[in-house]
Amino acid sequence: MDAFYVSVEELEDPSLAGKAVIVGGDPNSRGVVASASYEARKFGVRSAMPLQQAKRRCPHAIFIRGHYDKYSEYSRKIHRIFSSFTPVVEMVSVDEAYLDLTGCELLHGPVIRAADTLIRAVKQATGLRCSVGASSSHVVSKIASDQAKPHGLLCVFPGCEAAFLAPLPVRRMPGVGKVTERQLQVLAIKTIGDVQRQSAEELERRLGKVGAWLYRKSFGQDIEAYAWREEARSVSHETTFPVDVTDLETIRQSLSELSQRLGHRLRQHGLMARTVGLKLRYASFQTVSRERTLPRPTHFDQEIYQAALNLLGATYDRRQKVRLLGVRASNLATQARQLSLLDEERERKLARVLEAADQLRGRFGFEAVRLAGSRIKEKEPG
DNA sequence: TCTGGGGTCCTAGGACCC
DNA sequence: TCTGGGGTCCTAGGACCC
Repeated sequence: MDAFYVSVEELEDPSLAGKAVIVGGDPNSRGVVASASYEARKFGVRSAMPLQQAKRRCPHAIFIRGHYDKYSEYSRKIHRIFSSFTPVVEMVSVDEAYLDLTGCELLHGPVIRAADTLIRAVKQATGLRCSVGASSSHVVSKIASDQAKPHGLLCVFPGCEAAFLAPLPVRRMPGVGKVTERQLQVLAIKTIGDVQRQSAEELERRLGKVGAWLYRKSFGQDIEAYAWREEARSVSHETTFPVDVTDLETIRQSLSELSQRLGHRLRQHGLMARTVGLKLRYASFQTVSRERTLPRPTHFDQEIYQAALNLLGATYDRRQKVRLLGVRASNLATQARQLSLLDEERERKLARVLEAADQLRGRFGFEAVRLAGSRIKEKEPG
């Protein structure tokens, strides 16, 4: 999607159309730009830029806090449209997806026509603009769609992938950030074409997995579907204070609130966490994290808070001011049912029942007791 | 310039087990 | 006293993405 958050805001408030709009929050707060309109980008405003800096570059911009529920709502809408085109849709974020159109020619015609139809369908159904990159590879399609923005379509035909990528700076490759870019620069690698000319072994030796991965992708070799993981690996909440704090009571209160939000989300998703983590960012921006694996998984606010508090006690250097505080749950296990207060009572009863059962088994053998509905292996006939 | 909040994956060392 | 090979799990930090 093109300037997704800003475009949704424009739909909700048409008077914003064509203006410099920045989603992220109060320009005097310690936030960053989440999305900037093309008008604002003319002034050098980019996403992830501190809002204060954006304000200096574009003083007349309209700053909006952002309505993330709305964005999710529109995200579900576009997902439905994508799914009506092909069953194979890999939604990679709220505003980005890969569609596998293999075998869809009878339905949609050649790829260019299909992509054109898609762009129009999205516009018609939601009022939002998107861009499409079409090719045989994930990376190539992604970069092509970047190239096509805004509201464009770029098709790279089979066999042209490597040549399309070659002149581009390595930084354009998704997965190559500031650090990797610098490491590559040391090796005199500036463009994706430079990567193509390296030996795969040498690249892997110097950059590890990233090197091997980069080499293959530089030719656009990544046709296989992305591994789709349904369950989350971790859940977290964090907050940056408006001003750095040292007051322990403020920190504890904030930690308690974060723990409650975390517990709530775990229960909502029917998850239990075995590991609880704490994240501290000091005024110096130095960031430390600590985590502990609990004897048993939990989704209770109190237990999460207690664990986080213990970590805080063992970690916090009181000479420093705290900028950010975060709580994280990982090592997640799905839980068949959610525990209400009633369920807790039931669980206690169940525990007593199981204890009694174990005692009976001790006296009369394992098969003396079994759970209703469970099936213990039948004896062999004869 | 003064750096959000939500995630994923990788690396590397150490504990522990067989 | 000097010394294995394989495996898993835990922890801390960091790169990267949207």
